[in-house]
Amino acid sequence: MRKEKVYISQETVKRLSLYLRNLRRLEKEGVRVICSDRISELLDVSPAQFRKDLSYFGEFGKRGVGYEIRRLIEELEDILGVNKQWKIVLIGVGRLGSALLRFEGFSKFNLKIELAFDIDKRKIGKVINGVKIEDVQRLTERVKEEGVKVGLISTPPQVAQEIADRLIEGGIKGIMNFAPVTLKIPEDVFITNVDMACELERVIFFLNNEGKVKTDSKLLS
Amino acid sequence: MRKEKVYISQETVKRLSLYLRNLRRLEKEGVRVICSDRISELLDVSPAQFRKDLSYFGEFGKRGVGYEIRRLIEELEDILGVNKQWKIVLIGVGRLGSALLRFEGFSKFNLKIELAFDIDKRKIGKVINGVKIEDVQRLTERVKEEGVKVGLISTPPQVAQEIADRLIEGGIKGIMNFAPVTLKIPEDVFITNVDMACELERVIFFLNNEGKVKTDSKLLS
DNA sequence: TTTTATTTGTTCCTATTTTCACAAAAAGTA
DNA sequence: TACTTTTTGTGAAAATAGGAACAAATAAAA
Ligand SMILES: NC(=O)c1ccc[n+]([C@@H]2O[C@H](COP(=O)([O-])OP(=O)(O)OC[C@H]3O[C@@H](n4cnc5c(N)ncnc54)[C@H](O)[C@@H]3O)[C@@H](O)[C@H]2O)c1
Ligand SMILES: NC(=O)c1ccc[n+]([C@@H]2O[C@H](COP(=O)([O-])OP(=O)(O)OC[C@H]3O[C@@H](n4cnc5c(N)ncnc54)[C@H](O)[C@@H]3O)[C@@H](O)[C@H]2O)c1
Repeated sequence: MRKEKVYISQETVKRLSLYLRNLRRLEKEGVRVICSDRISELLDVSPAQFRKDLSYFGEFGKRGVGYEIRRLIEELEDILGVNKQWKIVLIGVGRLGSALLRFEGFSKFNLKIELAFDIDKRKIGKVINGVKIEDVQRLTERVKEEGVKVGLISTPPQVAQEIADRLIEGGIKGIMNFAPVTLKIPEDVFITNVDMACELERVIFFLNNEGKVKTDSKLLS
Repeated sequence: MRKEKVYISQETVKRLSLYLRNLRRLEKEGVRVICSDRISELLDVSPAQFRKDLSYFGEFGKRGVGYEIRRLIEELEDILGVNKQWKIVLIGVGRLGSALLRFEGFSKFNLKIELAFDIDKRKIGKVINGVKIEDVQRLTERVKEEGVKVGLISTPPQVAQEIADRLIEGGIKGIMNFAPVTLKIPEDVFITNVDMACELERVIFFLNNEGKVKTDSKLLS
């Protein structure tokens, strides 16, 4: 039964996305039905966690049987919203940006980078993966025009705040930021920072404290 | 006073890394001393959180004054282990891998990719950013030889598990994985998954549930 | 039909994380 | 020196998240 008011944590959302990807993989392998115990073996998530994550949104399984994969994929796509088309804009077509632009992992599933901007005259006009790189000068205007709602920032950190401001002015409501800066954004805009340097330093921290570490996620100092 | 036995959460470690980066930036701007309230304005972390994170490792501030930035930078570098040299190996020099290889954000601070491997004959032998791309066939052997302890996996997901196994056989103790798969690794190896597709879907989830969203990290369904 | 096997959905409990709030410390001021 | 202001470090409280455990549901077996 659907709940009246439930707060979904960001950790849950991350896991939903993880479930979806792996269910798709399983379906491709010909699996039709799966139970939470099997999911748990595959991913690093407890069976109870899997069931609980889903329970926030409804009842998708059959007791004594498990989950019909096709059905669950569709439910998850609906929950996450990836069954709809979302226009994405990329700003900063440098080394990382052009990797993102060429990456099929997004576009495979309705998440397609449709606009790209850079400040570098040599890049403007070039077409990568079917997307023409435009002048960042026209960013706000073009974002409004196209009704884009999601932005990926892969510019140098120095200009990332300015880019974010202009995206938001253009109506962007969700940002994935790769620049190593903490951006100031209004409450109604969602941001996720992909911070590779932090991630790498986390690995280093673990190594540096080897022997003193207790579990996979804890350290004993 | 240093604690006998304290467990440090991964969230704390991420924040330590964030603090370090921003303290470096502040120092460059000429700031000498900072208090937790100012840090809190700059980053998206409460002053109490900042103080508590640091308190797990010692007392670095001065009451009524704040934290001497130089001192704190050095303490954090020591805590994270980034004051030591760490050899890093990259596997899969494709679009993402070559961006990583060329990225100065890591190498600036003792985190240097020193070995790179690929399976593609056209890439093997090429030099990027001073690093010669080697044949992945010799991966385990070379990792042992060089005593590398950290590995970045940016190969296609299909081969990521195999690469991880060979890295671990070679003595790797920390992995940053960019391939969208859940890798099976032994307890004593640390792994962090940089999962951009999940992150992007998290943004989409927020947009898809707009209006029903309560706070920056919670959703009302 | 009854019994046995599974496996979900959910409640309740436990553990972890964050925030609060304040004594203790430092430095300036009178 | 005594008083004021500021800000840390931290124990206690509040908020969150995770996990165990079990009734309810389903299907298969007897
Ligand atoms: N390369 C990596 O592997 C990597 C890893 C982690 C984080 N990052 C971060 O991602 C961002 C991009 O990194 P990169 O290595 O691709 O850098 P890059 O220099 O290769 O690319 C940056 C691009 O942004 C463009 N640009 C600069 N100012 C601009 C502006 N005002 N408007 C629009 N475009 C502008 C540049 O012309 C360039 O094409 C940086 O913030 C970096 O710290 C990169
Ligand atoms: N490009 C992106 O922006 C992006 C974003 C998110 C995730 N990823 C993930 O990162 C990984 C790399 O992506 P990419 O876009 O760079 O792909 P890519 O195809 O450009 O690069 C993959 C590289 O790995 C090499 N490779 C293949 N098999 C190998 C093996 N057995 N041993 C060593 N090297 C091998 C290939 O030769 C190639 O150079 C993928 O798993 C992808 O899903 C990429």
